Amino acid sequence: MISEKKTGSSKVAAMSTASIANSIYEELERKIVDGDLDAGDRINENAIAEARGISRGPVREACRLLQQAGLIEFKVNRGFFVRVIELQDVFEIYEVRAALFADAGRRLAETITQDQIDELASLQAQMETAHKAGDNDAVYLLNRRFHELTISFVGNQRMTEIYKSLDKELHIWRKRALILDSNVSNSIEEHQLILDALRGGNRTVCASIFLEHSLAGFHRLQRTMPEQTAKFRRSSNLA
Amino acid sequence: MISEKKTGSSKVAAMSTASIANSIYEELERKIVDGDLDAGDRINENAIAEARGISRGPVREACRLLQQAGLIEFKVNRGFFVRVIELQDVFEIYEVRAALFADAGRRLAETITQDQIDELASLQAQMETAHKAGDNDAVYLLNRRFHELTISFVGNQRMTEIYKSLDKELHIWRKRALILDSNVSNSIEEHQLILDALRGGNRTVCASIFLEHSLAGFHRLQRTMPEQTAKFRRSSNLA
DNA sequence: ATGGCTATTATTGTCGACAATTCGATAATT
DNA sequence: AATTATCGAATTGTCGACAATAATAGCCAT
Repeated sequence: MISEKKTGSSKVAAMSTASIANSIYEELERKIVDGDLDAGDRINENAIAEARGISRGPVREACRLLQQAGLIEFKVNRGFFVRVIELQDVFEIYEVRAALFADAGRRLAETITQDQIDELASLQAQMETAHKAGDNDAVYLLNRRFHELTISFVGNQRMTEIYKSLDKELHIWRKRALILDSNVSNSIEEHQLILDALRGGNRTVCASIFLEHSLAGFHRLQRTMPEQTAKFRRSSNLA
Repeated sequence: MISEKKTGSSKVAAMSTASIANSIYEELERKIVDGDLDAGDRINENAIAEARGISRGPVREACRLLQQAGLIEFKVNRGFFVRVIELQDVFEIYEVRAALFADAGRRLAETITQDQIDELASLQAQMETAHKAGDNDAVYLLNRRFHELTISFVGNQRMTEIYKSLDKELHIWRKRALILDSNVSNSIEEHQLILDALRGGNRTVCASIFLEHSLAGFHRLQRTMPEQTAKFRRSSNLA
């Protein structure tokens, strides 16, 4: 019997979540999020398959997952392309993200525990350290973690997932636009306000502080590129 | 030349969005949403492929789309299964949906046009008619359209999409749980409040009215099955 | 040169086949 | 009788091949 166990060629495992499609999915997602693949790039099924010694089937399945996740686009008879995130998309994402974050604030006002606040405060301290050390990349990462952790404390998994997926798209765009939010000191100050508001425990105050902070990044963006964002301003009351 | 133009075998069209995978996707989605496929059911790739005279490749691609859309689950070496929506999911979805709807209300307070209000009022009138005629199914459908149309008026496509996808899941569940919200008259009254609030144009008022209405369905649900929802109540401040 | 037409190549769309795994039923063992 | 082992059928996982379509390069006439 023994059967050689040679799924594919050099495939040892594909064990955990398994199925080649899933690992290809994760790999491509990472490449897109990290910027190894640029917006608009075509996904060459053959190249990916051959490079890994597998066939195109699993690659296409992975692409369908990425398609529905919104990271790539599909054009009949043309293939899959890394999605181009327009400024309009960024605008919309900021809006939805802000709505969710504000709601998180309102709920957390009455449900957050001392341990959770401490955890956030710890992240905040790390951010201050990183900021003083001038490590903007670290600050950027810690900032994202602060938001994610905050919203995760609401205990609504769906809300967290949606928030994360929106943030992922925003991250890709920031990377592309080379806007890694240099104005980090504001962000740190605002986080302090968030912590204070959470300690206060007032729903309305929290909601409003959270909303304000969530929009602050967008406001800075507007200041950075006023000509592009101008046309959107009238169509909304974000600013 | 001429080339016969006979993609596949008896394939006439699949022309518009084309690609068999896409049409299978739509077909399965409809079946799941309509309840032709029950939660927990296994998706038999062979059966689907054979019934349509195609191969399993496109079927699997369609399943990957449905998987990422959250309508079906994937288990390695076991296949795809129609997702089972637990009460916990329902609870979470209501929460997120309410957050989005409340935000929509806040924004619409200052941006909605007279034409848009008229459109909503027209739907509202149809609902009243259907209600008087005792056509609860029609009321249910009109109710969903009322909400979708409302949120679409914000002009944020992403927000609309997310809302719709959440509502879709909720719809499946309602169908399964046979809770088609018999208490429709409340809903109609609340819509009147929404229209009034929109005409008033006050952000805070709109946000609060929208939030309240969005939670009303959940409150009714809680009354219907208090024992199941009780355990969730403490973990949140939805009620 | 250059603009359009044709041949060539690259890539996607779909298929059918086979290996690997799981599921179900029957038989064997305690 | 209950549990386990075993075999066979059903189903999934992946592959390689070929047809259809799009992209590219070469050619010709102007």
